[in-house]
Amino acid sequence: MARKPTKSGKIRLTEVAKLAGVSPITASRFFRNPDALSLAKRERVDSAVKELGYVPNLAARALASHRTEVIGVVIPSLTNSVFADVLRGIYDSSEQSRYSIQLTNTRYSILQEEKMLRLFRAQKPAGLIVTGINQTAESRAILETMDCPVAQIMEIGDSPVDMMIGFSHYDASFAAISHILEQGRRRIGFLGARMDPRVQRRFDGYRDAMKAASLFDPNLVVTTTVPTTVTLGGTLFADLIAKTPDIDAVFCVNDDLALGVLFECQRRQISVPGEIAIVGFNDLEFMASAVPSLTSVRTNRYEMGRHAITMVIDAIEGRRPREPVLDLGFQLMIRESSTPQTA
Amino acid sequence: MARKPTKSGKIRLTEVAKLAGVSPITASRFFRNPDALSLAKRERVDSAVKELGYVPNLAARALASHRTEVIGVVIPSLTNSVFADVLRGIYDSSEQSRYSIQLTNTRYSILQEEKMLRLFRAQKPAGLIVTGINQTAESRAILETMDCPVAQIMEIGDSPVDMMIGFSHYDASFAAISHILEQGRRRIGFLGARMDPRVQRRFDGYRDAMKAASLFDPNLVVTTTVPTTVTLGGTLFADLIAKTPDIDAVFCVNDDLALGVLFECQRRQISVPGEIAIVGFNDLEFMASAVPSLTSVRTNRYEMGRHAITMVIDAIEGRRPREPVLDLGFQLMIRESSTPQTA
DNA sequence: ACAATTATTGACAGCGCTACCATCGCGTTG
DNA sequence: CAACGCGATGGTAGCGCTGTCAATAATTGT
Repeated sequence: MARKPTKSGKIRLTEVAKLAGVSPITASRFFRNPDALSLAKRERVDSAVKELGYVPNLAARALASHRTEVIGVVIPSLTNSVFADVLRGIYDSSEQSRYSIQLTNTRYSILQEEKMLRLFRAQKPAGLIVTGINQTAESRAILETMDCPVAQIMEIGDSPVDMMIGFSHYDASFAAISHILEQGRRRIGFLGARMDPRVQRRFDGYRDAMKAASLFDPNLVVTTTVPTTVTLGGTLFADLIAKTPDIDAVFCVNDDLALGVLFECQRRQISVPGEIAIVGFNDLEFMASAVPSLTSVRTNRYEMGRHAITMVIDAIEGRRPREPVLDLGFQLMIRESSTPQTA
Repeated sequence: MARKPTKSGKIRLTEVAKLAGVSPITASRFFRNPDALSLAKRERVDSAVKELGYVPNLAARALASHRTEVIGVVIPSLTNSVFADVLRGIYDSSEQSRYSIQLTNTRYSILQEEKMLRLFRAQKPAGLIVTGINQTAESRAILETMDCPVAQIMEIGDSPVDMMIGFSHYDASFAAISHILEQGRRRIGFLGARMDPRVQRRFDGYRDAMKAASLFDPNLVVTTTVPTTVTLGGTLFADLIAKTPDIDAVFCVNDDLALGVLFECQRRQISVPGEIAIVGFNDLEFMASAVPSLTSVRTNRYEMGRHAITMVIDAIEGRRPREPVLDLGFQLMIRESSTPQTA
């Protein structure tokens, strides 16, 4: 297919340049660094772009510049609504930028994560957002040699690869347990599912808070590696009271479990909070409308996504944050399920 | 930067070809059409690729071939867990393929959808998955001129752009109402939020089922364009009983609303199903564990995602489906909330 | 007023890959 | 035995854009 210099119909940068009466390279600069153009040319190119409806060819741009405008996002789960909120934050803020999001999920497998990171490295993303701080040594090495800004989200810890946006699951959990203890409860059960690293740290917070009050007892703990569901909450709770009938509170590592516990209590006609207090984690929307309303730890997931993508984009464009670690904190949302009955 | 023919460290297809003792073009064919190679060369190239750890440059490939290996996915919401399930199906099946997913959400704005489609068209995706069948005329035109396979998902209807994978919201809703009517309920309320096209069709099913029984009454209907939440379910229900105190059942366009109604009933000590039956839509996981367990319409969301991506990939590779419209149906999950009390 | 400096602009070459067509070798046929 | 067909392979020439650096125009200091 011998191609004429101007294949009719095809709008390339050359066509734009021709119409604007500038060289192609000047037209190119219009997109990459408009400030370098004189006002006159900038306007001429601008109107030429609009008149021709020019759309840049991203593949050609990537090939020539050795850069892409893709920001990779690695999350463990698409089902967990916690990540849905984070993603919403990421997408909302990325849409007004030139960058596009490449999303992958690892299904909580660190090997899958490693594979994904390797894939990303080969494609030279402009930036990367990964979940958590517990990468394998190999994954960590990949992240460190990836010459682009990297944000670790969902939690904070020592030695960030680059930037870190999250909160302390340990502190949040510790605070929740402290609250329950303040209510005079002593036999506080722990219900955990999935038991990924962040859930582990919530357990650590629980354990230490209980130990500090000299109330820790392994019989209060029921966990499983099975993924979380509401139904599972009921099942784990059944296991717990079978093992330890004298509990007076239950701390659940997430709200789905907490809802399942509430339902199971209703089924067994156990009064909440009369006999048993329930506290969840994440503060999903339904927690406030449950009957009784359920206490939870609010985490700022949408903001986490927003901040992560914003910081990554800023870093890509040379505006490195003064402080690479951003702690978004948490709020204990105290509701009926963990306080004295008002009625 | 005068570049030596073999810039050390950089593994290009040329390097692979050299090691394998073939021409670059033959190495290229190894990826695109391995069957065209003799067995001997195929093996030589294969081992060279592995030895060098060659990773293809996708930008160069896209530029030279005028094709990409990106499948665009356009959904209205990231928060709605219905789409989370669909996406999981899409991602799960795309991972073993060569294609990568480019996800965008429109936040239920048809203008945003139009914008996204325009963007996709410019980038020549290998395939496209869009939500629903109610595109604007402009969007529809874009889809029709996009020379790649297109799948419309979530519902089915007449005149597919190309392929269609979903189910009839109208039928599902009609079936749910028929079930409630069979239980002897007569004053069935309708609670709707968001009121996107698919919810509209659920309303149509409700209305027609009620009219067929000569029981339709506008006072039974409460809707809002506000996005769905559990809390909203309670609010809408409160509006409904204020307006129409004699209702004996509530049909909710989704499960979050249904859960909110259940909570509100508990709060007001209205017996479910004794005084009021509740039926939801989607059959999210928690519906089965609620107390009482909640009747819902199960939709095959994960399968919808899987089928959509599989059909699109097949179509890209020339294996067009015999039947472009796939109805995945629904199942009415009848539970305590809409049946006579057993106790 | 003239050199020195800075803001704009352009020419050239090439990013890594693949489409197209030519070529080669082999078995088959009249 | 020449001609033919076909599968396997290679050569050439870009895909549309941008990095580098040189060239030019505008601005400033002494």
